[in-house]
Amino acid sequence: MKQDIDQSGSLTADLQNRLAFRLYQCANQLNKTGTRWLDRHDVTTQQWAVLGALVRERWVNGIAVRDLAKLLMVSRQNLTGVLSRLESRGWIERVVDANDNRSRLIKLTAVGWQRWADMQADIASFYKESMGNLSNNDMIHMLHYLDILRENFRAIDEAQGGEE
Amino acid sequence: MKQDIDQSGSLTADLQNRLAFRLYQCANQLNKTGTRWLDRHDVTTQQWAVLGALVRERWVNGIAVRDLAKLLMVSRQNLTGVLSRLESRGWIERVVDANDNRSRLIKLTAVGWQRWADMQADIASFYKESMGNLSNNDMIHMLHYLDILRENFRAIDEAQGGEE
DNA sequence: GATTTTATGTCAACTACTTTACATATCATG
DNA sequence: CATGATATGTAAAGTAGTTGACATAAAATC
Repeated sequence: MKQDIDQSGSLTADLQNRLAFRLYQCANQLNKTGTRWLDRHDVTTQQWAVLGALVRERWVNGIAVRDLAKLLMVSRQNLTGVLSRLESRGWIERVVDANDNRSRLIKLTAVGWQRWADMQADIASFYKESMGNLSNNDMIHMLHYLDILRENFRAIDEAQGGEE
Repeated sequence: MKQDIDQSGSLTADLQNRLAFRLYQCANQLNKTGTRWLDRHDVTTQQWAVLGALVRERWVNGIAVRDLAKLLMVSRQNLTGVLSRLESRGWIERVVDANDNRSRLIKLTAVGWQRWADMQADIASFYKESMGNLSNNDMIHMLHYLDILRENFRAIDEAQGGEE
C-alpha cells in the first residue's frame, strides 16, 4: 500500500490510536449489551463464549482447560473460575482424559446442550440487531483484519511470556 | 451487497458468530499485552484509555464524568473507581465545573501530563508491534467497520436503557 | 526409580466491569 | 419556595480479567 500518505508520521499514529480505542469501546459495549440481551438465560458473554466453543464439532468430546484458555485468550486461573460457575449449575462437566489422567476434558452436559438450544433464538436476534447491517462481505473483510490483529497480539503475548 | 450468497442462511450466522468471538479474543489480548507492555509505567489499558481521552484538544480543560463514561462506554460507577485510583496517584484531578457546581470536570494534572509524555515512546512501539503490518488504508477500513459495530451496540444499549 | 515437566487446581491480591440502590448537592422548573 | 431532574459519589454483591505462588498428580525422561 505504497500510495498511503505519511506512513511514518502522525496520521499512522493517529489511526493506530483510534483503532485501539475503538476496539476497547466495542468490547465494552459487546459485553454490556450481550450480557443484557441474554439476561433471561442467566448467561454472560464470557460464559456464552465458553459454551460456543464447546459446541463446536471439534470439541464436542471435550477440550483441555489449557487449550480452552488459549482459544479464549484468557488466563487459566480466570477460566477456572468461569468453568466452576458453569459446573456448579450443571451446564458443563470435567471429565478425566483417558489418554492423560492429568488432563480434564471440559464438555457440555445434557443440561448444557439444552440451555444452549434455548438461547439460540435470542443469540440470533442479538446478532441481527448488532450486525444486521453488515453484509457477509463486510464481515469477511472485518474478520480478515481482526485475524491479523489477533495474531499480532498473540505473537506479542508469546514474546512477553504468556502462560510463563 | 446483493452478490452475497446465502444472506439469510447459516453462512451469515457463522460469520456473525465468528466476528463476535474474534472481537472478544482481540479485546482480551489487547488488555493483556497492552497492560504488560506498559508495565514499567504502572498503567493499565483502561487507565491508558482514560489518559488518552483527557489529552485530547477538546477535553484538556476537563470533561464531565458522565461524558467520559459515555465516551469509554463503561458504567459511571466503574469509571469512578478508575478515576479514584488515578487521582490518588496525582495523575488527574476533579475540578468543580464553574458553569455547574454539581459537575466535576476531570483533567490531567502536571504530573499526569509528565507521565503521559514518559510513556509515549512505549505506546508508539506497542502500536508498531501490534499494528505495524497494517497500512493506513487497512486501518481506515477497519475503523469504518468498527464504527458501524460500535454504533449498533450503542443503539442497542440505549434501547435497553443504558445509564437508566 | 528418581527427577523433571506438564496439567490442573487453589489461594491471594488487585483492577475492571456489571447491576441495584441510596445519599448529597445543585440546577431548573412550576 | 417546593419539587423534580441532574451529577456525582458511595455501597454492595457478583463476574471477569490479571499476576504470582504453591500443591498435587501424572507423564515423560534419564
